[in-house]
Amino acid sequence: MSAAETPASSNFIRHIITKDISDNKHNGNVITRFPPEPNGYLHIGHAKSICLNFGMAAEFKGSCNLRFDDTNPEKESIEFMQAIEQDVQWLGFNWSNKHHASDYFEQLYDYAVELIKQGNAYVDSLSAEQIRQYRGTLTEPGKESPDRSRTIEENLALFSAMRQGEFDDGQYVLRAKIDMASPNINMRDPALYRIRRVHHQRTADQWCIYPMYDFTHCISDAIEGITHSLCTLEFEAHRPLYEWVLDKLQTPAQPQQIEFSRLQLEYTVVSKRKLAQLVNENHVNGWDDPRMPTIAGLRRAGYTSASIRDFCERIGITKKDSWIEMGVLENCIREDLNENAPRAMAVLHPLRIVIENYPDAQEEILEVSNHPQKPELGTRKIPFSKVILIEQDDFAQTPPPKFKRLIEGGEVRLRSSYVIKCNEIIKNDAGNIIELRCTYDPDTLGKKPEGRKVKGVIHWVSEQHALDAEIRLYDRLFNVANPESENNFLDVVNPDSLQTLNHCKVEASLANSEAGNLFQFERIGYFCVDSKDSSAEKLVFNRTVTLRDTWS
RNA sequence: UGGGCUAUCGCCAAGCGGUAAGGCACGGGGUUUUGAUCUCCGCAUACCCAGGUUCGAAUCCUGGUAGCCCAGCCA
Repeated sequence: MSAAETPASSNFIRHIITKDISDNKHNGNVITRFPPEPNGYLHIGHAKSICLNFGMAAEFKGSCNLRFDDTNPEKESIEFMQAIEQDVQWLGFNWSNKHHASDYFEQLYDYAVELIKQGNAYVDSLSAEQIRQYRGTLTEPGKESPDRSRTIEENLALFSAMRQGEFDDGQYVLRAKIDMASPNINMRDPALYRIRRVHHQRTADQWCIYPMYDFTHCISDAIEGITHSLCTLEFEAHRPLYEWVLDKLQTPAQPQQIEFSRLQLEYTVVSKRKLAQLVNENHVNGWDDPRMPTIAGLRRAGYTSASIRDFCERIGITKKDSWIEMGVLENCIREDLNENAPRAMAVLHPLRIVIENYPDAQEEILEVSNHPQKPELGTRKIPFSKVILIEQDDFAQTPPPKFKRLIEGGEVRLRSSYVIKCNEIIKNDAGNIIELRCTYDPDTLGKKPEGRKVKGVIHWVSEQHALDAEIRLYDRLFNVANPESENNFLDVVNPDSLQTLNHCKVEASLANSEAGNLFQFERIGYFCVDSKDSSAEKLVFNRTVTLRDTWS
C-alpha cells in the first residue's frame, strides 16, 4: 500500500496533522474515520476519501474506523452496507473498528435530553414549510418560532413523547436553540431530531425519531475519539454547528473537522442520486456496470485497486474546486497493466487469410513470450496453421498515408511469427473483401527477412484453434465533460458507451482464464475476463482501457 | 447584493519571504517483431488583477475581480 511510501508532494491536511503531533494535540494520536451513508455503492470520489482517511492513519501510526452513517433509514439498506465493506477491503484497507451511528442512538438521545436541560434545544410544532419560512433568507434574518420559549419541563415531556410514538410523523421536531439571525443559515436553530416511522435496517422499529446528521456526526466522532474528522467542502458551513454541539455537551473528545474538495471527474457523474438513477432507470446494467465510476464498476471493468490508490495519490488533496481529466485515471491503470498484464492475441473483427504456400495439414506450435520486457512472466504456446484470422482494419485496399500494415502486394510481420505477403483479394458478390490469399516466408521466424524491411506488425489467431469470445467495448458514459451542469444529465448519456462484439476470436491459451484475469490484447488494449457473464463455454471480456494510440 | 471558502502551466499539484518541484497532456529525437512500452529533449522571466511593505514577494499588507458552498424534518 502506498501509505507507507514517502509522498511525492504533501498536502495541507498532512501539514495540520504533523503540526498537531508536534504540539502533542490529541496526545499525539491520529484517529480518523470513513463514514459513508449506506444508501448506495461507493464510487471513485469515496476512494479519494478512503485513501485519505486510511492513508493518514497508516502514515502516522494511528487508526481509522469504518462508520456507517445510518440515520436516514428510508434510503439505506443492508445490501449497501455489505457492498461498502467489500469495496473498502478490496481497495486494500482494514478498519480498526466498525461502527454504526445507530449504535449510538441511545447515547445520542441522552445528549439531546442534556441539551434540552441546558435550555439549548426545544421541541417545535412548526411544520416543515413554516420552519422554512421562519428561517429567513441569505440576506434577511429569520424569526423565532413561538415554541422557542417553551419551558425546559415542557420540552423534556414533549421530546419523551416524541420518542414514545405519541405524535405523527412531522408533527414535532427537536431544534437547537442558537441564533435565528445568524449570518450562517445552518446556525438558525437547525433540526436535531425528526419523527419518522420507518423501519431501520439495524434498529428495526425500536425508534420512531431519528437524529439528524449535524447532531449525529460530531457526537459519533467524539464517542470514537476521532482526532481529525476529514470531510468534503460542502460541510464547511456546518463546522460552526459541529463545534457548537460539542462545545455544549460533555463529550469524551474534541475532534477537529477539516474539509477538502470532493473529486470531480470529467465525462462522468459522482453523485449517488444520479448514479442510482442511472441504475434504476436502466441506463446501465447495475451498480457494477463497467461504465459506472463506482468501485464495483471499476473493478469489473478491470481496474486494479493499486491503480485506484495511485490515482488518489496523484490527484492530491486541496480545497480547490478542480476537475480531473479522465486521462489521469486511465493512465493509472495503463501503467499498472503495462507492467503486470500478460499479453495475448485477440481478433475483434476477423478477416480470413489463407497462406497458400503453407502445407494443408501442417501446424506449428510457437513458443511466445507473455511480456516483451519481462521474461519472468514466462511463455505460452500458440498454434500456427494455414488459415489464420487478422483484424479487418489491418488490411487496406487503398491505404491511407503512412499506413504500415498489410496491403495488396505488400508484406507484414505476423506478431511472434512469420512475415506474409498479400497476393490476392477475394471478394463476395456484394464487393466486400472476405478473404486474402497470402504466402509466407519460412525463413522469417524469429529473424528479419533478407534484403528488405518489413515495418508493420499485426496480431492474428489460427482459425481452427481460436476460441469464440464476446468482447464488450466500453466508452465514456457521457459525451460532455460535465454532465452535472446540464439541465438533465440523462440527455448527454453517450448512446455508444457499450459496443458488444459477439464473434471475436481469441487465442487458445485463453481457455484457461478465470474471472477477473487481466490481459493486454496486443495492439488493442487491456481486457478483463468478466466476473459475472464469462464461462468456459462462453468467454466474455471487458475492455478496461485502450492502448495509447499516437497514430490515429 | 448575508456568511464561508478558493484562485500557481491545457488538467492536477508542490511551494509557507531568498529568486517557480513533480505528474498527466502536448511537441520533437532514439530504441522496438505491439503505430504499445522504454528512453532522451522541449514545455509558467511567471504565480487572478491593481497598488503597497521589503535588499528581495507566488509567499506579508490593502483594495478589487472571478468561481464554488449554505435557505432538507438528506448526508
